[in-house]
Formats: sequence, C-alpha cells, structure tokens
Amino acid sequence: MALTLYNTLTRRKEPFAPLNPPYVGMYVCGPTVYGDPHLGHARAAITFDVLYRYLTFLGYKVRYVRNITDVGHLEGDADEGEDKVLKRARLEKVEPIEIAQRYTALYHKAMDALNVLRPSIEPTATGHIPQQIAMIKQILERGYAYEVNGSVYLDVERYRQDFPYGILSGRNVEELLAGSRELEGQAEKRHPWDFALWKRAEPTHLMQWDSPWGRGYPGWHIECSAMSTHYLGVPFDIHGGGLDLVFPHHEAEIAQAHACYGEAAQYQARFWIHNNLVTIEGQKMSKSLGNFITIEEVFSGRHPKLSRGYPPMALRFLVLQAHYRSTLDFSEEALGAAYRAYLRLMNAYRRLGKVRPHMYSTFPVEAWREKVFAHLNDDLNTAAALALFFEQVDDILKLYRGEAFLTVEDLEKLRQTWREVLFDIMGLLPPQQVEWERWERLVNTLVQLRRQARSEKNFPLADFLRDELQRAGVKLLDFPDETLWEMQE
RNA sequence: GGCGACGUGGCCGAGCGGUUAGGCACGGGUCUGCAAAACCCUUUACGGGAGUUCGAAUCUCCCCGUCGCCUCCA
Repeated sequence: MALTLYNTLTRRKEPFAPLNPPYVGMYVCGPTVYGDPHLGHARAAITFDVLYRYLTFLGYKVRYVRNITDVGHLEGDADEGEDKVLKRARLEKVEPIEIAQRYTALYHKAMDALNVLRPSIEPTATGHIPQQIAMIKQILERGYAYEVNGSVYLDVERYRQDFPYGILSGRNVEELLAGSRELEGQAEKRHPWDFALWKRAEPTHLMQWDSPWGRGYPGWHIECSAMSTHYLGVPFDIHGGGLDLVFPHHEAEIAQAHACYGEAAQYQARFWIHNNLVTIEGQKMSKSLGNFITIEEVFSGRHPKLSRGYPPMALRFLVLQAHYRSTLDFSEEALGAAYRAYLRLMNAYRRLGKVRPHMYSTFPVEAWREKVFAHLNDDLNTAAALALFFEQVDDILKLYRGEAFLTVEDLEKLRQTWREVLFDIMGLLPPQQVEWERWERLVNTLVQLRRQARSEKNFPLADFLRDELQRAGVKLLDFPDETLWEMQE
C-alpha cells in the first residue's frame, strides 16, 4: 500500500509519486522572523517534519527546503503599511538583521527542542534578492506584469487570459472583486487584485536593494516562488504550509510561477499540502486576538492559561494525536492528557526492551505492523497509528510477565516497529532521563529494599520508600512475585 | 455576501455503509498490610429533521450551531 496525500489543488487524496524518483523536492513556508515562535509554528513544523521523516524512511532522497522570511511581508492592509521586521527593528531601535537573527535563533531553539529536523536548505529572503529580481524580470518580459513608479505588479487580468487564477483556493476573481475593499494607496495598481512583485523604497526605508526599477524591496509572495524554484526546479513535488497561506500567498505563488515559466510550471508543485490551525478555546490563535501562546511559554508554564510547564514531547505528542488537517484545540487539559499518554507509551517501550523471546508467538506482529503503516499511508494519520500502539501497551506487560509470547523474530520486528514509527517517523524522543543506567540501578536498589521491608512487615519504612520514590517520579507496580516501576515525570 | 471546514460519550480525538478506535478523567469489584498497578465489570456517543439502504456517525437534502479564508499570519 502506497502513501496517499490530500492535495489541496485537487481536493482529493492522491497516491504520492515523485516526479524524478528517488528524489523528492519539498518546499515549506517557514516563519516570518519578527516574534517568538508559537504553537502554530510548532504544529506546522511538526506536521512537515513527520512528512519529511516518513518520505526519507520510505527510501526517497528528499531535498527539504524551508525558508526564513526576513523581509517583505507588510503589516496591515494592502500595499501600504510597514514591513513587520522593520517595524520591530524600529521599535527596538536595532538593525532589521538583528531582529531576524534573534528570532531565527529562537525558532531554531524551539524546533530543536521539539526534535524537528533541520531542513536540507534554509534560505532567507534577503539572501535571494537576485533570484527574485530575475524572476520578476522574466515575468515582465513575458507581459504578465507592469511597472509603475519603480514598483512592479502582477497583472492578474492579463494572467487570467492565459491561466486560471484561483484554482487552489477555489474562488474566482469576480468574487474577489466583489469582496475586496477599496483601499488607500492602491492608485498605482490597474486592478485591486493585482499584487506587488517589487516595491519602490523611500529613502528612509531601512532595507532596500538596487533593481532595474530603482531602489526597492521585493513583494511578499515572490520570495517563495523564487527560492523554491531556484532550489527545486519547476514543477517540484510538494509545497506545504499552513492553511491560512492558501490565499493569497500560495495562489500568488502559482500565478508567479506560471507567469515566469509558462505552462511548464504546472501549478509550481504537484502536491499542495496544508496543515490546519491551532485554536485556543475554539478561536483561532492570533496576535490580534491576544490569545497566542509561544512554545517557550508551554515549556516554562509562564502563561495565564497554564499552571505548570510541560516538556517538549508533551506538545509534540499532542500535535501527533490529531490529524494534521483537523483543527487542534489547545488547552492545558489536552496537553496534560497528551503528556501522560506519551509517558505511558514510553514506559511500555522501555519494558518491551526487557521481554524475553519464546518458542512461539501468541500475537500477530506482522499484521499489526501492516495496520500501523496503512494508517501512516492514509494521508499521514498519526492519530490512528498511535492508537494501535496504545492497544499494545497491555500486551507488552503480558509479554514481560510471561503471560503472552513472541518468537525472537517477532519480538525483534515488534521492537523495530516501535523504534521506526515512534522515534524515526513520528520524531518522538524518550523522556529526558538523567543517566538512565545509573538511575535505574539506584531505583532497583530502593525497590528491593522496600520489598524486603514489606516482607519483614516493616510497613512504615516500606511506605516511606514508596512515597519518596513517588516524589522522584517513580511509580511502583506491585505484583505478588515482583515489583515493577515506571517513570511518571 | 463568496469559498471552505467542522459539529462524536466528562474532556481530547480516530472513523469514509455492517465487529469495542484510542488517550485522559470517573464509578464499582477482585487483589493488596494500605495503596498503586493488573484483572473483571459498569458507562456505550455520534447537533436536529427527512430520505436512500437489509443496515448510516459514515451517503443525499433541509435546518441549527461553531470555526477558518476572502488583510499579515503556521
């Protein structure tokens, strides 16, 4: 059974096949680095991290490009207003690049903690101005754009004569026109829905470059078209991003690619994949609503909605427990539940490592493994795949206690599946236990001591040891013949 | 207004025509020095209405409600 993915372009699940096997080109819209990374960044990054990991696991040679936007997107409506990076720089009285560097570093730090792999290439918009200018020149030469006072706009009306516009987001220009507002500062544009490829810069503008049209800076969609096609060619296999980027950003990218490369661009990418958003109490998380939560706040617990901090894997697990195309409603209750569920799985994995093989198997490992991968292949349904692992937890205790059995081969296959799916593909990490081996020996000693105390009916001592272990995050499981233990926090 | 998504048991969340999803939390029992764990049991949902079907949470239609996009946003 092959991997199928939901393609926003066709609104269907389609079997995935690379254009040039075994190579896969994947481009994902990364963050605009002007603020702290938040839950939305985490979800998007984790979603495409899993896709990247899975494609790699399947044997594809993946070139994964995820950009850093450090210039271009404007604050507020239409074409006026201020670049967000610039605004932040002005407010903090530092160079724009300092803002970009600082928040890029914070983004990397958060992603590393969440065990999100770095992309193969992480290009910045400011580092690819020549590529953007070249693309704009090509679009002008082909007649799909016009220049006004040092700014260049994509001529959507002209473009529509040769290509459909609005396929990805399922809308047509007439509707857009009906819904669009007449805004200040649009006098330069021939039509309200035209969008800027290049903007003339005032002398005081902090970031500006030379161009054939004078000093200026790039429009807010061209960077992704330029960088993705520069590194991956046109068309490439997969373009990803958050659902909120479908329109206008990705629609504009498709238009730019067609305008530059013609029919050959074929919608720029074969698969357009979008992760759904994170909501807070049913509402979209956004700065304007004042309800956004940063990744660091989840880790530290320093947020009004949180009573304590949670480790990175709690957040990663929460994301994995929902399908990426569903909205994910965030709450401390959900996060805490995810964390406990994650620990339960990790304890079972640790115990699985100590199971001894038997002459025969009482459990169909291969069939189970196939079900797991069937879920992953079904548009990356990590939630359903994880459910199958939970169904294993009780069985693993039985295996460990000699109430169920597996042959050497089946046992290895089971362990392999846990490793591959949980760690390699889903990108989970075992709990951050300090020096696990020594810790384990120490705990075992205390557990033995308690067993002895109990056998001598020295219950005060036995309970003291149990309580102290509990406080250290060690939960005891008493069986008549032995005492097992597992980590809680 | 246009486009789109969704409404599942206390909470989170799979589900794509027919066997218990799963997680978290809760109750009862067995067990236990007391607990926890384990085991057993209880709980058994699908916004409302109509329709298709032998059979629908799953398909169709209508209604109600929530949310997203149409402006920067993952």
